[in-house]
Amino acid sequence: MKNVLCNIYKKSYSALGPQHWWPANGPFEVMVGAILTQNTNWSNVEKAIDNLKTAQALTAVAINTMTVSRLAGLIRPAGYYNVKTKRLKSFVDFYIKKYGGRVGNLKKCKTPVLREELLNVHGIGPETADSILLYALEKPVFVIDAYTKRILSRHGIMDDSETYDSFQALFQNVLPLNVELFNEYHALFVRIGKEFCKPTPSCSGCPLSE
DNA sequence: GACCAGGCACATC
DNA sequence: GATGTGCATGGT
Repeated sequence: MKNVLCNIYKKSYSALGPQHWWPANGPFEVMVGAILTQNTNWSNVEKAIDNLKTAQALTAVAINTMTVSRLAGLIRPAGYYNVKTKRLKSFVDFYIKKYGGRVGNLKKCKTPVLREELLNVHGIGPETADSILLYALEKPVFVIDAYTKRILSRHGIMDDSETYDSFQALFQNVLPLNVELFNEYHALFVRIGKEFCKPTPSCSGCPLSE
């Protein structure tokens, strides 16, 4: 299995090169983006983040103190804005109360402990928690998403119906626990999923089918 | 107009 | 524990 996963990475990387993820500036912006991008195209998330920036509201304190209706209005382009308003509020409440709103305090925490805490925040599930851990806090956890599942299942490596944790274990049990590797690997999965491994199978031009 | 997009919580069986 | 449903905008 190690060779299979290594070959997928090598083929993807040599064909597409580094993806320079996460496409956001600074850890807090990454964490907000991780929530806003749930089941949503990134270009819509960018509009919402731009709105927050323009309103000088891309800080934990600003989001924490802002009214619900104002926040919802700003993040509207990201879709599900009522749901996501609640989720952002829950996250910053946790972030401020438990960690003083400081990224450094989050980083000091042991990864498995912090992951459990994040999962207990309303609106943060496994993918969002792991995106925060890897892309904002630089912890070596492998992020699984719809693209990852689709690519692996279409290549007969793992059944689509398997759980998030079993997909994650596949990578973490076999690959070195390396932040740069996990960062790049997941970013390449997203790129391949978007461009080649679409819901309606075509596979034409995909570096993995060469 | 249909389909899709870096999910998650909640209800129901 | 498995399965279904609501949430919503914007690009193709």
